[in-house]
Amino acid sequence: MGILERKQRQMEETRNTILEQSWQIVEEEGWQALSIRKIAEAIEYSTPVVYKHFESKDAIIEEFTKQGFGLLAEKLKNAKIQHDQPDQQLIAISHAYWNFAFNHAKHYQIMFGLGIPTCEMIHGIDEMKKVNDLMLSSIEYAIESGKNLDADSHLKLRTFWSILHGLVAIEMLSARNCADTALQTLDDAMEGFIKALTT
Amino acid sequence: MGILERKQRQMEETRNTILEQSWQIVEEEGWQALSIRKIAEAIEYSTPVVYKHFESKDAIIEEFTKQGFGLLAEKLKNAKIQHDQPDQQLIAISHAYWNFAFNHAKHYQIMFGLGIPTCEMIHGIDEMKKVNDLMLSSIEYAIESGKNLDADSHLKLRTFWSILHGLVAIEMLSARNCADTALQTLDDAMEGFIKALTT
DNA sequence: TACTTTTGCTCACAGTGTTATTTTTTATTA
DNA sequence: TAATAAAAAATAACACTGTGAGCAAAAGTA
Repeated sequence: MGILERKQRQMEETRNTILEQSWQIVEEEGWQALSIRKIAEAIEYSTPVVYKHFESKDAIIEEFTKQGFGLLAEKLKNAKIQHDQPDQQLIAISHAYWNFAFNHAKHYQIMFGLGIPTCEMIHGIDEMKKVNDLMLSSIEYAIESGKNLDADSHLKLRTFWSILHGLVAIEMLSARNCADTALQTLDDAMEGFIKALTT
Repeated sequence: MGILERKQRQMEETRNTILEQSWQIVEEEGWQALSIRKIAEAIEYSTPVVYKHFESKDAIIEEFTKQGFGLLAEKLKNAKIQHDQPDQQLIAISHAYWNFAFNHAKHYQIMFGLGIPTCEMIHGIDEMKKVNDLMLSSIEYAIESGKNLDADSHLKLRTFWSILHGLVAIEMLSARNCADTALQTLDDAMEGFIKALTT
């Protein structure tokens, strides 16, 4: 009675095909272009068949999210175990993280729900420049007043903005409204930033 | 011949109504729920009328993006001018930024294309914990090896992750593939972080 | 071969952004 | 004021989307 096993196998096979074809669509046309109908066409089945394997479109995307985090964990681990010293480990991890984000940009995008909507338009918005200038002048002022006069203000601006956005994004995504620890994190990060900025 | 002026005025009026009603929909039901048809119903006109005022749905969203950055600039400025010292300015700016992000979460979300797709599901993914643990152990190791033994490793973990994600997100959104400065920013931020972690 | 189960398909519903066509309203001229 | 030209708005349609109900065909079982 290998008949059940065969069915199981076929089931898993089409499941994998769905995932593979979905990924191909995403890689070629982006997340917006991923649709059940397109998947169905790619696997050469009708649309309801897709629902036999995945409860919804979101379930498919969730699968990729898991894949992404799994892959990230792997990359970080590989980077980490090549160093003994903790600071070197952290730097290696940060580089591995960075590389993952851009080598697997499509994965990273769903993992953190990023850049789907208005990716091009953010560039070239006048109002953004105001924010930039505002931050920049304070940073330049801080550099002048400190002991690290060689610091690159534009570099520091990017760092400043990144830290802020990173905190906000992570906090919003984790969605556990624990305002206390969040603000603590903010001040902690700021302390480190300002210290590095002025000494 | 005030007839043209009146038309101009009416044009602007409905344009504002579109923006107002759109915003109400977004506030009440989120960005996903914003549709041209819903807007049309809200302003009590047919759908093509909306296209007389905005070229596309994206154009409407872009309007809110501009609004958002304008408002952010205002808030940051107000925070800044209340302090003379640069480090205090930066902290005030960071707090103002933080408050803006959460007091105007809907604005912030489109400004940085955040959280639209899979906001709830990110919580509770097993693979994510692996990444967490990996980073955490290195951070704990660094704290042990350093001089700042009282550092909160979980707090530092959040900071670490936030810095990384912030850098990536900002880099991806700005989309100017200037890999050199980006990596510089990364190392700069890491240097500051590690310094604060161990001293 | 006859029956049952499973599998996959067609069709439909309720949406979406966007646009061509037609109708209605408004303004201008005779 | 009535006829005509122009502008405005509505209807309807196109090409999509996710999702689900109901039916036909194939596969397995007796």
